[in-house]
Amino acid sequence: MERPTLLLVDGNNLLFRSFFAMPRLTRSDGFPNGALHGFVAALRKLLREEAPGFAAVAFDPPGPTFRHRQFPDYKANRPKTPPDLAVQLPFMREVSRALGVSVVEVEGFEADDVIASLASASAAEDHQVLVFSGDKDLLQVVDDRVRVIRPSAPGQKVGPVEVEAKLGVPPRYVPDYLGLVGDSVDNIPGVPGIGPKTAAPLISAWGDLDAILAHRDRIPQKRARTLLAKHEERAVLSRDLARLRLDVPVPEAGEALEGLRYRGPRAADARELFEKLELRTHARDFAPAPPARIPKVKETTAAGLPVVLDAARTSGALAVHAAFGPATGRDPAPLTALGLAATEDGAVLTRLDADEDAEAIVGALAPILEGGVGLVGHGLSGFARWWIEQGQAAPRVLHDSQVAAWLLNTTLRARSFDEVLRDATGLALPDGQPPAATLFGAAAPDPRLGIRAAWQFPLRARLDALLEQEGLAPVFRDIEMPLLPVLARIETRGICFDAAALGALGEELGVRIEELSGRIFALAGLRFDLQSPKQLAEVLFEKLNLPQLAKTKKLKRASTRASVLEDLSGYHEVPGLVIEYRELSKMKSTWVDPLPGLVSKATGRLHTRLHQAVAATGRLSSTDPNLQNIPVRTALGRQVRRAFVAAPGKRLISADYSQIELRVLAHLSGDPALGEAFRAGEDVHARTARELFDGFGLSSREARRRAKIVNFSVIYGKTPFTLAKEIGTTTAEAKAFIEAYFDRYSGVRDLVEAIRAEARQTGRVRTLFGRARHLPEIRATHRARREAAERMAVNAPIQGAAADLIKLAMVRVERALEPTSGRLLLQVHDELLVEADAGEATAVGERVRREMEAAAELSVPLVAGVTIAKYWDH
DNA sequence: CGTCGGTCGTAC
DNA sequence: GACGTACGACCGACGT
Repeated sequence: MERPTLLLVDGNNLLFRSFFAMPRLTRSDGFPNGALHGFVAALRKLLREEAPGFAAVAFDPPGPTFRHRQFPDYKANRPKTPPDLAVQLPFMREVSRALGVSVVEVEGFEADDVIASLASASAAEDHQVLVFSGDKDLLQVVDDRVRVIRPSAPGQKVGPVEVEAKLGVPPRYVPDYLGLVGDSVDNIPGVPGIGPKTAAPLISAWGDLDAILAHRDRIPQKRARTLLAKHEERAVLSRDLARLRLDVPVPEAGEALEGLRYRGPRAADARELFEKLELRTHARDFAPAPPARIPKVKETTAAGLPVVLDAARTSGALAVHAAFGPATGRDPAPLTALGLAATEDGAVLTRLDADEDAEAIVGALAPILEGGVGLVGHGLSGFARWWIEQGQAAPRVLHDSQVAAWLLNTTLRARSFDEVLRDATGLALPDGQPPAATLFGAAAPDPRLGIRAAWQFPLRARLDALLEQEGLAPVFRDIEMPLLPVLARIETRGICFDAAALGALGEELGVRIEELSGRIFALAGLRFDLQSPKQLAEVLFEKLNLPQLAKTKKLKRASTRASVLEDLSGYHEVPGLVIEYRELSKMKSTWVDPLPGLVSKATGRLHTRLHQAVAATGRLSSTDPNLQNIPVRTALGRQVRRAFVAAPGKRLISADYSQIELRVLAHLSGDPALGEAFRAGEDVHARTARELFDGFGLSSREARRRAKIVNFSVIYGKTPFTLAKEIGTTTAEAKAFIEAYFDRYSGVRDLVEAIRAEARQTGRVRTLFGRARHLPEIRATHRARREAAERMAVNAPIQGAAADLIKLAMVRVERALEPTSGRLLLQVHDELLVEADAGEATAVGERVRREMEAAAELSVPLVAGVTIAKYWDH
């Protein structure tokens, strides 16, 4: 296999050169842009001609470098940067990134040192290296793998032979050579009076500077002998200045230099940036590529669909963009228009005004979707749900670009098609408002629906390539795409909800809330808005003079959160009553009052929406209503939960993974003690309690409670400070617990360290299944931010792997239950809720358990517990 | 009147 | 400064 080329560009050197080489060009507002123009031209030419697989531009850091510290006079009399150039400097980085080239800059080291270090590090990957720089000292890194291109002679690549021809010494003696001869450009003094003609023969004869100095008495040239004696110190200093560091850590490079992989320019960014800078010729070159040809969009009725559908049958893929009317909150939004395409060249658009239109479209589409044609689209769950609501089988999904884009960067939540398209391909849709309704009827459908459908194809190609490059293709193909129709079915099925049972509870809560607020006002001596933390704080801390135990995070006001109120309950009766008031009003306003209104008139059930492209770790999320945070902890909370019921004649089956995150932790860490606990079927919290608290004189119940908290602390990266607060001890003791934990489970300590190191090196972490999370702040200088990123780094592979596992389980369960009466209704992170005929519930429960436990084979068993009831209760 | 940030609380 | 991932009710400041 051909060795990939690594291109390393000395950014400052190139920009300076460009500044002096170019005429003075300016933007229309007078802002000078000539240096940037030259910089972009040179960089693009290099990228085009050398077609590197990896590339980086190195920049000098703004502050002093180790040379300034070692040699106080270093670059002391360098002339000031001309102002016209200085204003262009800040754009170098943006411009490089837009061209798809990584930017590297390391505090305390010059670009030269960074380049030398990267060139040296690349030996392990066996890259061909091209260094673009006019600096002489970089010639020292040349070898049979590393060559230098000088901007003054771009056609010629300087290898070892050329270095020797030019300087008369081989590359490894370049520092010694410069130590003698000096380099005015770089402010290296050298030995005055010794030039190339003297230096080269000396080096050829004796070797490096140390050897020359050691033998200086035997040097035949008298003049050189006296000069060396006189300026020995200066020669050594100059040599040291010229010697480049090879050990500069470059975190951006990542493992195996993967961070420097060159994937071509970011066309959309480049166009936008170059237009802003008025580098017009460059901006033009990044105009959208040929597929920007606007596809023909033909409006048609269902009768006109076969042309597109025949093409889709041939290609196996149908792109769909759906438009929905206004949602009512409780019933699904009506489908109003559909854009369909089988290629990027054209699309059809059809509108739906009446139920007959829907029927006709279903009639036309059903044969091909049942025939195995897969869907391509953006946010396909909307269409998939509509399709299933029409009584059809769940469609096959090939590619959802919203999910793909999220996988590529999970910190950007579900984004619109237009945004993703622009980002990934540089294409932009024509402007336009969707046509408004007229006197003569409903609005004509927006023709861009068709354009979007057609452009799904180039977008899909681009995103597939990116997913492949980023190692995300397996997660996308094997987990997310098979899951999508499962989620659409869950949303469509809904869950039976006993609104009547909550009606009475709502009234009772209303009465008790009134009572509580009355008592609180009487005790406080005034009426105020109990829902306002601000007013409550005034009452508690000014009127009643209770101690302020904690402040709020942002506004630094006295906090009134429950844990604070609990601590205050010994001082006064009010805080305890407020806690109770809060619990009751939370239940009433969040669940008891709103949920009944969300029951669908059409189905009599509650239909949540499950979002696949939101949570940064890969979890699902739920809205409208959120069914993933229905109360369970308190007795009152469980009353709310009991309103979720099985349909008549059916049962609800709840299947929970047991300790899934700790099992993932055991697997990832390979820790023997933790693994053994799970393999032996032990109670892992009890085990940790024994390991940590034996001899502390705690009751076993209390020891287990604390051990459980410690176990979870690890997953969340908890600090001694917060752990101490939660278990009610000193920070020092909490720290001791964490240390004891890491001593007992040393594999976990190693894992945590390894994850942090991976995050620092590559800027991202991955789950077992390859799902990635980027952590741009992992190298932040702001300590709190960096530490937050570190906690996310440790948590994401664990929480994310658990998400992967249950997603896999969902796909399996959906398939395994098909021949039974069992139907998947909901996922709550480690729990699946299933409904089945009462008579079959036990068997279905077993099937669900089997599929969940078989989702993957880890080094510890996956265990799921099953409960069956008429209510959603455990 | 809507938007948005802040606080609080629910789940896993 | 200090516990990871979500969603959402509510207040209150701000802008239209």
